[in-house]
Amino acid sequence: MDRFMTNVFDEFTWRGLVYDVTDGLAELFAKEKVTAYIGFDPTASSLHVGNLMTLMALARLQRFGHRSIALVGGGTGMIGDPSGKSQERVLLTTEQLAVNVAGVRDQLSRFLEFSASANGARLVDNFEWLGSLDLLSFLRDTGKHFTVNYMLQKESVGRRLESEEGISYTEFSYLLLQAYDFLQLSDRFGCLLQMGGSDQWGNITAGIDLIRRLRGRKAHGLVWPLMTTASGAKFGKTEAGTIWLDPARTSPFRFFQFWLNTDDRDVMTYLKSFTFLDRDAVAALEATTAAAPEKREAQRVLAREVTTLVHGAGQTSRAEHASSVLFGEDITTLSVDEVLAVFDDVPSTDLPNDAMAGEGIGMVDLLARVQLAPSKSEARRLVQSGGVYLNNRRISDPLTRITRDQAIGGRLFVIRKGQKQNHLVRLT
RNA sequence: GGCGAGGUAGCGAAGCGGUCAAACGCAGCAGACUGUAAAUCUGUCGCCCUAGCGGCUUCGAAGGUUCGAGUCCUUCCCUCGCCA
Repeated sequence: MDRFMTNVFDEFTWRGLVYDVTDGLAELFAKEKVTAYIGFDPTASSLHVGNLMTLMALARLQRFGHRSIALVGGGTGMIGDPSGKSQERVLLTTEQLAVNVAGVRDQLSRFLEFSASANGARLVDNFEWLGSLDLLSFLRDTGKHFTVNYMLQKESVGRRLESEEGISYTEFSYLLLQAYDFLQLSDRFGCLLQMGGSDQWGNITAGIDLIRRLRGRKAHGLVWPLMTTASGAKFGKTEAGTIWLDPARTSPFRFFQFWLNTDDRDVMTYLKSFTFLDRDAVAALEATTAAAPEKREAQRVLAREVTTLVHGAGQTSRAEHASSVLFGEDITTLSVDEVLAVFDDVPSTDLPNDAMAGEGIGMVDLLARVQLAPSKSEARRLVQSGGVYLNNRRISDPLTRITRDQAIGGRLFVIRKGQKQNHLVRLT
């Protein structure tokens, strides 16, 4: 494993995670164990795949023996970071914020190693010091060290100054709060490095400047490039919305599928960014992909690795099994129990037995009834365009009637809409 | 406050008295091709149903003219430019 042969900085560089970095960080890493932090915005009660890069960065540091601090922005979350935002944000209510902070804290503690070992990670909430910070002290002690000219030069602020809407004094102040966070972590834990996505560079350097002025210490920053997709879509979003880490929001199956569906052009980047696979493993997959892209071996490994990291090995093998069944085998050969297991994640509807009595139920009515289509009109359109499958067999005549004896084991139907949307119907 | 331009389906944008549920593009939803990829091509795309030369509700709002109005008139509301 090459972590014994190289250092974190080389590791980050190889993985393509160094977009911008302060001078001397590589030397610092070589010389001592560094304490580093990354902030998490509590904008929702769950983290999503967009935060994965950050989690991985902290974990990588830890693997190389450095110390990681995950900072939950319980205080800064009350203000809102203007970076990368073209519009003023609507403030979260304090109740919502509290819920989000709790949710994010909870997830962080599951993804990072917080044991009491020498380099166990630490989880802190900046509300701890920002909550009780009084305005006058802040303006005197921190504000005094920043000229407005300096703040106006920051890209996040500049872009908003150009815009019609402008920027509120509240968001304008965000920069100072994040700088203050860095100072606090530096004082409390000897933290000398802040990392983040490239949109954080301005905020990070503000902290570095503050620490230098106030403490005469040299702090560092490292940012990675913003994650992109080859097709131009926003990373971490699908038709169905954001891919969350919370299994209640995004099932392990859908999570697995998200990674499996990665574009060939993106997969190597993702492997480097979101897994711990070493150079040899990644190089091997690169060769495989070049030789036989249709096997999607790299995607498979990516999906397996990331899902295991987030949901564990058990969920991963279930998701993988479900995938192979759903996209391959003939489900009518499966037992009722197998079908139930595979479709565990899939939306389902219970229908009373007599719904299919006698003549049975029309395909169009069935689709509308289980809400796979919003109306009978839509259902009919779908069927006519060939997008509906019952137990893996296409139904293209809207007048088709479905009866109980077509059910798997006499009590299950799997309706598929398009290539990927499955729905389970249970007769009760 | 003055002058000018404009408000049409999720978005953008045609439309200039009947054949307008409204061209076209994007997004969406399906299909073909594939590798559960990309690109491309095809269909669909206001809403509903018993699917028919079917019904219903639309073109900023309200009134009016007309056999007939997205299209003409009046008033109002809103947006955007320029001037003050």
